[in-house]
Amino acid sequence: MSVLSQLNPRQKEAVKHIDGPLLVLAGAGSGKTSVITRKIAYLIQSCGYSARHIAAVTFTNKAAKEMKERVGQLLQGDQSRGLIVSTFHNLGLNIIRKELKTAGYKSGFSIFDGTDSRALLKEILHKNDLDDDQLDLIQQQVSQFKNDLKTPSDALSMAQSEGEQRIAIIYEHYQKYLKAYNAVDFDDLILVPTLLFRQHPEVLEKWRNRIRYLLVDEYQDTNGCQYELVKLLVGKFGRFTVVGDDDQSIYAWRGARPENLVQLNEDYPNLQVVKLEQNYRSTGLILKAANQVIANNDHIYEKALWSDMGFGDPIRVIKCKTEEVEAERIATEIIDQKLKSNAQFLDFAVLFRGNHQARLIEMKLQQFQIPYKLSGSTSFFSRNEIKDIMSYLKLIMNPDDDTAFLRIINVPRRQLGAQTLEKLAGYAQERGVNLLGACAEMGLETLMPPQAVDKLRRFHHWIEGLTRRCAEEDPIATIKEMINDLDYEAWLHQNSNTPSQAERRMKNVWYLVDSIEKMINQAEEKGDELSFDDAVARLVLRDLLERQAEEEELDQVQLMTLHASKGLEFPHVYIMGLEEDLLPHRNSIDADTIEEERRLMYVGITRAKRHLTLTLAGKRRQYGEDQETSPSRFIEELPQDDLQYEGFGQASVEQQKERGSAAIAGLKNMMNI
DNA sequence: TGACGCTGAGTTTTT
DNA sequence: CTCAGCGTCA
Repeated sequence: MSVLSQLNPRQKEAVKHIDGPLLVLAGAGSGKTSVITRKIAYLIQSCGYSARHIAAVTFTNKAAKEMKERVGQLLQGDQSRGLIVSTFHNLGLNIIRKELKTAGYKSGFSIFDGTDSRALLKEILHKNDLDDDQLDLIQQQVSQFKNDLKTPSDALSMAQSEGEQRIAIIYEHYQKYLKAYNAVDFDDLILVPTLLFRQHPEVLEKWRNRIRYLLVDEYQDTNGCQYELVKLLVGKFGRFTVVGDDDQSIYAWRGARPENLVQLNEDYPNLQVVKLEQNYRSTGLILKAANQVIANNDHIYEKALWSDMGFGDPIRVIKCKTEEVEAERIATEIIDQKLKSNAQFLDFAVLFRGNHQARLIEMKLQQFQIPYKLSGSTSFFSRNEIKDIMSYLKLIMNPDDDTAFLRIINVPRRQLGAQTLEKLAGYAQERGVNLLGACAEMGLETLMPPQAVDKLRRFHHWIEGLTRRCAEEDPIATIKEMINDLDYEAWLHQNSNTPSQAERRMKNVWYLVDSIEKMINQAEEKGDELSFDDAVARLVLRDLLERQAEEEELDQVQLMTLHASKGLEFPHVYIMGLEEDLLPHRNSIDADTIEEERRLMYVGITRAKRHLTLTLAGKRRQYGEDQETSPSRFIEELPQDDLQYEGFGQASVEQQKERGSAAIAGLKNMMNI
């Protein structure tokens, strides 16, 4: 059976266009993953491409994983050998790995996550006697510089004001420290390969020869640097397919540039554009609602989603007295719906704008004993125990990582005081060595008491031993032994509020170790080789296998932010808090970024397959006092004829019965417009 | 080093 | 209101 057989004409067109650059505008639920995966299969089976010359790039590990699975179903055995399906960051990481010397890094380099970067920036600010009250802004700026391919000297020469100059200088320091620590941050994973390709044509040539066809998913989410990397890789022939949807661009606030969709037209005049407009997910009314809301935004490429799945049930808009009633209503609705539609809990999703909104609904779900899963809560990696162990791993692989050194030198307690460490740091700087290395130097005796020197030496010796054993013997066994040696469990018990908390945290630690072990074993089974530091790097990139898979199996109501819902679908969707200042959010109204809020609404609506319910509260407790709310403007933008209003005042019963044009007038009346 | 109290913020966060 | 983060004090 051909890989083309189950595709609609537009999808086929997208798959078969292989000679030049292709942009696929894929509306929500239009089968874009099918197009990408089938195109990969098509390139291999019908166009003579070898799998190892194809790369598909996504933004999330989850998407990459799904894509790998689906490609695997289309190809037999070794047909997919060498195929690259990875996130942008993982691809960047691999490029840096392979071009380590040219890129100017030493092996075992560390990857700083957002928290690490933040901490480093903070330290730099403090060292320069600057306030850290604008830390977030500065971090954002630095990230922006990198996304725009600006080096510190670029930033410095472009600075228009003293403030900008100051940020540029901080950026310069920041880069210097990263380099000294033999570390890269998340942005560098894209930036470093991009600059490398620019500066070393021979390296670029090598990679162009390796990746001869490139596919990019969620293209509207690329930033400037990512686009540049794509452009460099595909060269002037433009053998690529990018898939995106400007209406689902909800990460502009984080540097994503949906304009990149337009830019393609200019950069590749022979760009072919294919629109996927048939939606296979939602009923007609849901789709109509989505279309009508998003029609209020400006569009470069017009697009009209349609569905042949029938009209379906009307969309309900329920106004509740308070946020508490709203949460309770959703909980009871779910129980009700579940019985009526014979659905499972996992068929329901409750979506909201801000994480804090989860609290109330969580409470109510607990009250009604409804199982739920809250996604996006405190990340596994922000847990202290994980950061501790990760720091040990980082230091073992990268002696230059002073940040890791400082994090763990006293965890657990090694009786090394602030004074000793300060002296050590001063000495290290003087001698131009890293902190770990400084521990072994002879000059220490003149600076500090012999007990302190002894402790530092022992630590150094111990880490060195671990490094050696990780390289020469079994790294997993070494790490397990290390954790026991540390008596980390005792430390956790000492530093936890309850024994059960300590146990939970220890379980996290073992989970981390197991993940690394599994990752290595899994790679081995597939015949790949995954070194220990590869595995650790992938952990930093949040490529944690199995974890989600296990949890998704459970029959739980899905609770998440609208942002987190992108790419998912559910038979029954509740979007709560449809109020001005919440959705759209106050800050977005002020910042005049309503269009992005509208896209967020659009994403939310298009998650629903069959039932969509929008709720709002008449009163909401904000900063300690009850505030009257007004319904979101997005409600007015919906097709009023298809809505079933409830709770909008005394006329609501009539309204429900005689839906139609009167509803608009009725609603507006009620809202005093 | 830990506990306590003050202050200020309070969207979204794929990697 | 509620919680994190910080500084102070014992």
